[in-house]
Amino acid sequence: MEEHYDPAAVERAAQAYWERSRSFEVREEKGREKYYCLSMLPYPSGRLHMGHVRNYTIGDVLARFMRMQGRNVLQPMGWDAFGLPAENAAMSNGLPPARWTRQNIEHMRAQLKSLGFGIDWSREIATCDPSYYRWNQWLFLRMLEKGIAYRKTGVVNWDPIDQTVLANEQVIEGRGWRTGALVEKREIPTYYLNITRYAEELLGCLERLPGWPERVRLMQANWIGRSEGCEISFPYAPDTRAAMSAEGALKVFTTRADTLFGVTFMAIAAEHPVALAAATSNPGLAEFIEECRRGSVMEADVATQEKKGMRTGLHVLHPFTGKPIEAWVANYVLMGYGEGAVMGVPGHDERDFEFALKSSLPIVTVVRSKTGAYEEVRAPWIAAYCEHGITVNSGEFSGLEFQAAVDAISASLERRGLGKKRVQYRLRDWGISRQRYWGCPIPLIHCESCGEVPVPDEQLPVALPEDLVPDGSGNPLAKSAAFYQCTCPKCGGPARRETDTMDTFVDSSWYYMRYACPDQGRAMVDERAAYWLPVDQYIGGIEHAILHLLYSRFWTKVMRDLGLVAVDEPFTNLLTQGMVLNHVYSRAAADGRRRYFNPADVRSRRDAAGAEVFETTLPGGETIRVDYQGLGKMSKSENNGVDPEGLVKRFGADTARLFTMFASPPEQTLEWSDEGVQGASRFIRRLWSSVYEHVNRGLPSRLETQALSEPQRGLRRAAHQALAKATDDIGRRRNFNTAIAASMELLNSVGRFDDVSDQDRCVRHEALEIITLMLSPIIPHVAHELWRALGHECAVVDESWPAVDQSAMTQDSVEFVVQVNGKLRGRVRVPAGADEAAIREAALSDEHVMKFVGGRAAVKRVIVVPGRQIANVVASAPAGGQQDG
RNA sequence: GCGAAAGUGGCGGAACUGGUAGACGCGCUGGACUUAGAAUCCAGUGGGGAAACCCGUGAGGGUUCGAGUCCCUCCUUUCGCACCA
Repeated sequence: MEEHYDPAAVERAAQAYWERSRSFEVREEKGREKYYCLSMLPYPSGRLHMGHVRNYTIGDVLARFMRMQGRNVLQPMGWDAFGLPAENAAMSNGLPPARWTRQNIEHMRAQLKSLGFGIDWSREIATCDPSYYRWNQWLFLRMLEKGIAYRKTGVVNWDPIDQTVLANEQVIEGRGWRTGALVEKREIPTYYLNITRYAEELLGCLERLPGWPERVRLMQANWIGRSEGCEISFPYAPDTRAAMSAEGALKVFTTRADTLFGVTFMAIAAEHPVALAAATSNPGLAEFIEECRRGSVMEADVATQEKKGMRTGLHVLHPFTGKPIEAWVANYVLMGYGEGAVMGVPGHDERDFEFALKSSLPIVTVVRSKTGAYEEVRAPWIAAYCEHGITVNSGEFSGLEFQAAVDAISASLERRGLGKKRVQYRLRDWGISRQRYWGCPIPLIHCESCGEVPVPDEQLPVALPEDLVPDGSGNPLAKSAAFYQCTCPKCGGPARRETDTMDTFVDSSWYYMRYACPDQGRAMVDERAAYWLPVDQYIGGIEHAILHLLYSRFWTKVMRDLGLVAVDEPFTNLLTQGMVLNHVYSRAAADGRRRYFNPADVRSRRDAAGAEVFETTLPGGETIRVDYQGLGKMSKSENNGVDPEGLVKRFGADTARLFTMFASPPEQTLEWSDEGVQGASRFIRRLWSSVYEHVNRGLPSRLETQALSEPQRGLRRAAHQALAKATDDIGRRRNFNTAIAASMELLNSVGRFDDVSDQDRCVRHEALEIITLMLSPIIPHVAHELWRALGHECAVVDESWPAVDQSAMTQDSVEFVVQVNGKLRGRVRVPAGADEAAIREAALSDEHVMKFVGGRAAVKRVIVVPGRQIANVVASAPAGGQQDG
């Protein structure tokens, strides 16, 4: 081996070896335990960022570790290649999204290869390839047949100047990002997937996913939001009947049927038919409804906006008392959720309470507090008002506990046909239509005479033309006659092709199945998927905790019900990695806009007063002060990204991998640190020279474990303890940082160890081998070379994970920590296996301990915890032995 | 607003099951080598104190022989909220 570590040469050699030996190309092997290790596929934005490096390093470490444990490991990679950024890029550079995307894929694939990930590239897929997305279309048609896919209207952000639909991200403070126009809500026809049909199963199966982080399961459960309640009809009063020109009732859903007698108003959505009917003869109301239609469709915006309402003048009748109740239009009631109407019970609901105070509506107390927190509801609001209690002022239903009241009221309503118990979900159906070009075409044809006609299977895929360039004013497909002009498959007459494309979450809902059989041209998946599924370990960002993961689970269940796959759940274990952060430096320009400076270009120094100041040098040579803004997610907008390519060039892929694994545990955020990167690089060089100096003196003979000296046994013990820790840290805890720390500690022990005899060198040799194997999943290129240098024919990538020698870890005596009343006061050494009485005796014989106890008479009890090697002496005298000693 | 998480030295983090707080790394200080050092090696490094010791895990309470870890209240930060991926 070379005396000095040259990352470029080492990485070239190792990568060439893996390529030549096809080390990572795997096949289904019946009888061999498989391990499917999957990282979320990247969007081909052009360049890898540190978030990718972190994600794929975690996956690669696990994949290589499991391979060393003897598993048949699949680690594939592909491209989430449809989406908005390609269209945005097209608008600024005029390049068709297809060309831009494929160029990006080329570059990013090379970047991934340079990092040495053990990926089976023969299975690579790109979601923009017709051979992939034809199966999106095929499954969509199956869903249409089963009624899982259907059409209704949906609300979108509309830019009135560009005449185009905007994504939420394109709405900035209520205005279109390009035009600055106030965004409006608009209803358009949309295709939905009936995910709510699976709500119960999606919720129930969460309990059977113990390999998922608890918080992700909680977030999904809350997102699905199952609630048991009651659907109640409030019949139209004569005025509403007249306005609607029909009989009818206003339907609401409530979990608090026990408060039905406290209803003093009804709140309905601006788009509700009753609201629209009232507005025809009420210009003020029409204007208010128009106001509600403005603004964004984002839930966070709706929830934080000021609660406003206006009376309709129309009434409905209370189902029991028959008293008229006025309907109000309220901006916090959404048409898309539930029935688009809620009953207003200001006495026992905080939002209704606020609304009633503002609009001077009456507040009625219909629940008596069980804790006596209140007698009568009056301002200000206290939390106890919405607690369950005993019904009062509720006619025949007074004096009942919560559940009894709900049961009695809903039973009575049901008898009279005015309501029933029902389960409601917060989860809404998945709208998949996008009025965009760069996505998977929805395979439908609209015919004047036949209506909506599915594209026949044999005409799939509906290919997306790849030469169009969007200009920001709507979907180019809708302007491309070559695309939309077609003949109706049913009647053969002229027809128009659907020009909406699918949400890109469709693409990513099943790509992991396709990796099993990417070359299958006749079916979506084949029997190879049965071998590889489910994914054993999935790794990706926490930001996907709800949507992508829920959609994938749904898609899997649909495919299962169609008999395409056998699994209920796609991902057995989930690891959600944290974000990569870096410092943010900026300077406010004269116009108030902030300009951001990359941390690599910022220097720190002390000013005359000793305070730390930050400076950067402009291209013109001028040095200016910049403001430190703390840590932020690496992003283009804050100009605080670190380019992985430069990092690999300067330090090598192994340093990049080691640093990202060492700086923090995978689930937490990772703070970038140039000094930390240098520390990682330094450690690799130290390891390199340790091995170099060792093998340079020739390889030692065989280790004889039976006749070792005390120092030899000490190093062996350290080596096997470190190995045991790393095995557990990587295999069970997924804490790579502590596994690396254990390796560093072991290398420190190796450095302190003097070798004079051949057996000394054998012990050192074993320790170096253990470090090399332990670190090989993390720094595979360096390990490849060191393993060869340590005298092995077999490449380290094909070696097994070493076994811990339990006998190496035994000790003759153990140290116990002795506390007095919980404070550390001494340490005693006892023979290994000493019983509790002996440990107690040793503890009480310690002079320093006794000083704090204040004599044996003061000892009340002694608690010995053998597994923790700690003993606590509980003494009656106060700790702090001065007065006794 | 709703939902979810996280707060430990100068910094990243460790302490896994309620049992020695600060492993490992960075930075800093001192020393060695060197013409030189942003290279390498050695030693020290939570705060206070001469020491004995005392104090320390966002704040305040509680449970326990013992709390960074469990419970309650509060503060701060981050993530998600359905058309970014």
